[in-house]
Amino acid sequence: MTESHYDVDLGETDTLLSLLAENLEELRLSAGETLFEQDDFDDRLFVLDTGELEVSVLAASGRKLSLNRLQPGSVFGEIAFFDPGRRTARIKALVSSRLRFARQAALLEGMTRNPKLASALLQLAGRRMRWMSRQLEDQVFLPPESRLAAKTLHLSRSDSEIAMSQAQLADYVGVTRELVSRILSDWRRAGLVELSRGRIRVLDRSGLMETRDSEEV
Amino acid sequence: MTESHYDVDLGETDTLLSLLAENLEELRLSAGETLFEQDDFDDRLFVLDTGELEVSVLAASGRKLSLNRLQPGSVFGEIAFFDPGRRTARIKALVSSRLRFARQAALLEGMTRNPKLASALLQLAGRRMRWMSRQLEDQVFLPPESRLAAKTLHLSRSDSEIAMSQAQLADYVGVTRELVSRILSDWRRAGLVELSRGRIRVLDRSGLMETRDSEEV
DNA sequence: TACGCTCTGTGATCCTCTTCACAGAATACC
DNA sequence: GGTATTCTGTGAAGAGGATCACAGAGCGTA
Repeated sequence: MTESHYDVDLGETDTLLSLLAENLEELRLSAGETLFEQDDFDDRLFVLDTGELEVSVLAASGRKLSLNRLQPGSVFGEIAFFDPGRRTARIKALVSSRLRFARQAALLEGMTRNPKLASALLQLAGRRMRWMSRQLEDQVFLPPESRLAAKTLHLSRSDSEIAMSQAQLADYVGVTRELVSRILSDWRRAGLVELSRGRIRVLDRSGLMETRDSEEV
Repeated sequence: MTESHYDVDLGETDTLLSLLAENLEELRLSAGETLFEQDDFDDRLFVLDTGELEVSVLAASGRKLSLNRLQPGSVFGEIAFFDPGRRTARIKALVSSRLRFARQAALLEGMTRNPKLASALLQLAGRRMRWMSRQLEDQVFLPPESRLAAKTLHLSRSDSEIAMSQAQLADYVGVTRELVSRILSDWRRAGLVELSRGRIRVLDRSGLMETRDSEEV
């Protein structure tokens, strides 16, 4: 199984961005600031220009599942934009970030003038659904070690070093901090990664891919 | 937590259907027939007119997760329609069924003529994403008994009797047949359901709702 | 430099679900 | 009607994570 099968590409948004451009307003977030909470009412569609954002969902119990880290160029917030209602996730700035956004009314109007915008948005929706579908499959079918391998590979796709505590990583995988620690220690002993406080350096990507694929339940 | 919070409504498709109507071709499936397999290439968008279909995803190991049973009026197949590529799930007819479908090219053309069609499709996408988001949350945050309660309530929403073996139900919840059997037996002893071979009759919906909500991890 | 906080590693125990096994009941089919 | 098949219920054993507990290491900061 190739890596691209796992990394659904949400980055080819140039066409979409140029189509959106005229409808966008600007916005800045400082590090740690929350853009919106799960269950907020808000129908804006966003584009991240600079910085990094975290997408997460929260259980009533307070438990948190981190879904993704958004990089510049990402378009997000489609669910409540396409189907007005509550937000299904929380978006929080990991660092100071600059974004732009469009309101629903503006875009509906833009779509009537330019049908290409509509089909670009539909394709965006299709890609996001593919990505969500894979998240669900992974969560159901992959054991914790494979999920951890998948997330580690994903998070290190642009840089072999991941700046994240093991506790944060555990929130991505949906397991306890202790289990992440044990698995990472095994990987360190196997020469797959190098560990230090708050950092994981990936040494052997293909080894991790094997780990990810070899243990399907 | 209300039940409607759980049952994302995908049924309000009258507007969409009337907009689609002119672009549709007909199709029939006999009981047990597969419309398409996961990973097939196919870019059609479907509407179910009569019958019942099962949506499921399969792991490489052969394990299966059932996602939904589609009822007449349901529109489905959006992912590969909006973002051409492989199917993310398998669709199989549970009984003899009649459906209609549109090809991507036909609809893109239809959208340029009628912008309302585009926004109806976007809303459909938004609703489907909401539904997927909830599936993922439930899978991660709810323990097996709560998930079973949620699925049982969902499957019995139009008829208090569910015609399904415990093994099939287990495929919906993502646990073993034995665990489903044990939980259902507990529920029977508590007066929540009535059990017979291949059937589950729900006696106490609010009791099941409590079960669903009371055990979040 | 000393103190305090956060992060990491790991043992021990508990708990839940899976796996395996099997028996009895219901249904389908000769 | 009798036999085979499928479904259900349940016990017993096993595995894999969660939880609890704690110690040491790294880092910020007073």
